[in-house]
Amino acid sequence: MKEIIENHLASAVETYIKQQNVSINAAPSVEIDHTNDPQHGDFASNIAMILAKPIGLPPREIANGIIQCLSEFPLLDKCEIAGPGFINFFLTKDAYYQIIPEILEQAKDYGKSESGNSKKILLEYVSSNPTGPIHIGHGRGAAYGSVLANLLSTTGHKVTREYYVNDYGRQMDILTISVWLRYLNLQNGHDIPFPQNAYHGQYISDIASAIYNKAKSLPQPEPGELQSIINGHTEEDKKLDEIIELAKNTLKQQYHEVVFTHALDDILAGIKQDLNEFGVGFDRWYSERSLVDKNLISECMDKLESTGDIYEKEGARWFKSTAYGDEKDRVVVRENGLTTYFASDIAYHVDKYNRGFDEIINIWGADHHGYISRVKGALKAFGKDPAKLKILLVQFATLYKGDEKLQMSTRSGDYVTLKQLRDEVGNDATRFFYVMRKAEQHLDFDLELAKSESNANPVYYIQYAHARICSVFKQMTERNLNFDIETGIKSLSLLETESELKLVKAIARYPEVINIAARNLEPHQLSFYLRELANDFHAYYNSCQFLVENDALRQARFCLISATRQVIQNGLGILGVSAPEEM
RNA sequence: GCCCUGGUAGCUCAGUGGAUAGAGCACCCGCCUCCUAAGCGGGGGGUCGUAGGUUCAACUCCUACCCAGGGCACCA
Repeated sequence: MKEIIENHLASAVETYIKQQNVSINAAPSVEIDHTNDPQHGDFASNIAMILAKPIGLPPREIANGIIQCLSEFPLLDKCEIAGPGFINFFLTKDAYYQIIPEILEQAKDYGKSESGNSKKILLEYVSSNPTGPIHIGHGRGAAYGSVLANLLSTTGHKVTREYYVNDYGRQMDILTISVWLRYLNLQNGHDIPFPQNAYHGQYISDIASAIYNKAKSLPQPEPGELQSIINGHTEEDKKLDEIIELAKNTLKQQYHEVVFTHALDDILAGIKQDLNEFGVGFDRWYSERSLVDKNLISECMDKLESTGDIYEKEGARWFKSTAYGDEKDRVVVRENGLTTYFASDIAYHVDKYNRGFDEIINIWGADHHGYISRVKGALKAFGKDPAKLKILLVQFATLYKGDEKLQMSTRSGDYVTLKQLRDEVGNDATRFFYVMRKAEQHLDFDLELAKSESNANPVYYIQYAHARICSVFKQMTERNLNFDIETGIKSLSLLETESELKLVKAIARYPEVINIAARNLEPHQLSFYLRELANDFHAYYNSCQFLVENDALRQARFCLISATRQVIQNGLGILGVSAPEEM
């Protein structure tokens, strides 16, 4: 509809300009917009105001001239000049009611489009370290990414969802010793010293007991060895380094591997299950270790060495990222010979590019923003186009319990897990809450409020609209009436109350909302839309009775609410929120 | 100091350069002999952080400044 009007308007503008006999350098793009106020019609164009200057006439006069040139076409009721020179288009009711049979016929496909042109997109999200369970801080990225994936698929993109598993490096060593030290408690029958910066969560002890139940006699350090390490340093990181050494020397590779693998597998399985239950899925779990095993990191480093992008300083190897727009150079190989996380990230991103995607999207926590320029810099060094990589920063969710701000730290074991949150407020409310506001906005998640007032959450408001429609259908069956779509569609012109018109306009807008939300990568647009749609329905519900005697009118109304139900289902489906039949 | 993100109603937040800046919560007033009141209708409430600039038109774009949160590792 929008395009039809735009085309008519464009040709009218063309005719008008010829009539005026003026030459305009750049032909202005003729566009129309939805209006916010029904008094301004359904669509409005600002073209007259844009032309005012080049033509040299008052906007209202130009608007009038354009309207004279506009050919009539069906479904257009009238157009008016308003305000400073807007041209407002008013559609006939039939123009809107046309959408109802379309929705009923397309059903689940209503709102889908091919605007993505099968573009291949790699979407990486969550990627939290496998050193502990998913907590509330990760939940937002999870919900946001999964809705984004749905939005992009719905609009005709080919999306690959990926989770980057940091199963390599120092953090894994710390995880391993954390488990090992807890294991030693069980072996010795009493608590042994535990460094402050190791992982403190209960799950560490649980993994340790699981290992202990299978193998009770892993090698032990000499008595007092641990204590002397812990007493020997004031710096926490030095303590960890020495314990890591001790663990490797004591357990040897064979048993070290046992503890490590057990810990990683256990935690990763938990993460997968958690996300799965939360409705967050992945097509691929990409292991950082696999980069090492396939020598991709060293290949990348060699390449950078050969192009002279790496130099030595203070015993370490540095990538010259300042040459590619970063504010300082970055270490890729440490003095101790180990590669840094950044080195892995270079290899990972180069591999992403080599896998042939049209667009690569990373969803990162806001604390990672400092990495953007160095990763893009590295890609430039490899001759890759950094514009293909879009990095979306999701601001952290700060958790409050009443007025008290809760800290989120995997190390200290001081956090609320995603599972706890889901158990308390439910999957639907949790998902909806996370994507309710735009990603760049800080999110204050008040646990008390979410728990105590979960009924005030808009998700229930939307679900309630769906449940009400289902309930009405149930009542219809109980009264031995049936839903006759054909009669209903023939009778749509009987729908003429204000609330009906408002509702049909709302459901007609849905495909456009999906497109905008996908294009701007803004799931919250859909949340807001669904709330408005539910409002329009509830208003309708209160102002009109659906189960009326008049068969034609009843069937028409059922067509409208059936279409509405479909749109709510489709929209909630994209958000990953259920559409219950009763509440 | 540098970088990122916010600053819009009492609170939490929407707002593709357009017309009188909008929701929810909270507050006040109405609405169930009728399809679920987890609902509907009405009302009060605003110098859109501040100051300039661009534009026919700025909450929206640009610059500077103020305030808040986050980030600036041979950690991941």
